[in-house]
Amino acid sequence: MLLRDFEDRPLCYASGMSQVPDHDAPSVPSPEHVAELLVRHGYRSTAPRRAVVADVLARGRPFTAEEVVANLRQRVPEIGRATVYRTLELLASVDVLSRVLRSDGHPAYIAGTPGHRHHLVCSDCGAAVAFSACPVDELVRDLSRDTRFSIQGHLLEVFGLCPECQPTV
Amino acid sequence: MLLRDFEDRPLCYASGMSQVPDHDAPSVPSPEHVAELLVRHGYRSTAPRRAVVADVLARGRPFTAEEVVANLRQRVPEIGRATVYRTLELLASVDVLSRVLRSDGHPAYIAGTPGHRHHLVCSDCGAAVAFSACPVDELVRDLSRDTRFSIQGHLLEVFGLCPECQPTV
DNA sequence: TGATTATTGACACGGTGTCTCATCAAGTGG
DNA sequence: CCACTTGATGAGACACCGTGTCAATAATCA
Repeated sequence: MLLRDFEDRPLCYASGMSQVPDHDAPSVPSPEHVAELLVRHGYRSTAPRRAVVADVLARGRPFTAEEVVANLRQRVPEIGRATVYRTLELLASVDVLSRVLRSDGHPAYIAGTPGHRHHLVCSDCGAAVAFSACPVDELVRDLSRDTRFSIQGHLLEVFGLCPECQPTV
Repeated sequence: MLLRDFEDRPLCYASGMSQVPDHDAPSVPSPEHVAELLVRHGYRSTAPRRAVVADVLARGRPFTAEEVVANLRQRVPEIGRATVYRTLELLASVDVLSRVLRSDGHPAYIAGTPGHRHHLVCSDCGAAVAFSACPVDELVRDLSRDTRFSIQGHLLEVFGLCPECQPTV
């Protein structure tokens, strides 16, 4: 696959921030919008890709590539595993998905959080809340000054238990 | 293996912070100190473990378990892969190592940064600088209040190019 | 020294992601 | 509308990673 304008970038790029947590309702784009987005980036809109997009946009919490494969195989048995992996990577490259890490360290994707976002993920049920307040910028300035590193990006995930999963006292 | 006082904790726990970046020189303990530490925790001091400890303490940058296996096999061919993995996990549990993530998302270990630390890792050569300034605490308070999540921990890594790896202008 | 038991090493296993390659089909221009 | 070009697909093999099992071994202690 050719991934245009996308090469080995770190998991997250610091590209802007807002000062207050905003816990946005995930702004999930429509399947048609995603299809058009792909075409605009020079990719083709194919049946397998549309199937992956449809599956993925319906999800409100982090999911793994294998989960998508398993779920998709039930309706589209002939779809290839590699295709799903490639499409997910593709969707991440155009900001329809973002990569997150579960608290067990396993990589996953989540839909509908374009831009610079981090996630608060429930380590029990997997429910996720996106937030764009990123407290790292000032730290990055200090580090950059003190270490002479040229900072490229950062990775921040917060883990906890959502209200539903907390043990009732 | 029995891992005492260590069960499935997230990659990083927020357990304290200092306000200023301190870029500590890594305080690498001696092999003897680590051996004693293990005994104090109720583990046995064995030849394979000492070999892993010796190998690991000599490293100044993040390394993967497989790297340790490969390197160790040259001098101690009979050492088992599982033993290395178990020993690394063990050393992380007693805070001799900490887990970090490379910018490609691959998990690794780094020696000599006990306590609550994060790392600035060069995405080219892998050189790492530890820092204990953790700007996440305030964010965690806000998130906790606004989302009613009970926050358990967080993961923060910063990536960049170290001075040696930056393209000379 | 002998008993106890943690630890080891070999191996197999499952999961994950990548790669290859022949085939297919989306988009293009004629 | 058709043929062509080339990106995309799917099947399968493959490598890698981390874990689990289990009999054999060795560290500790009485």
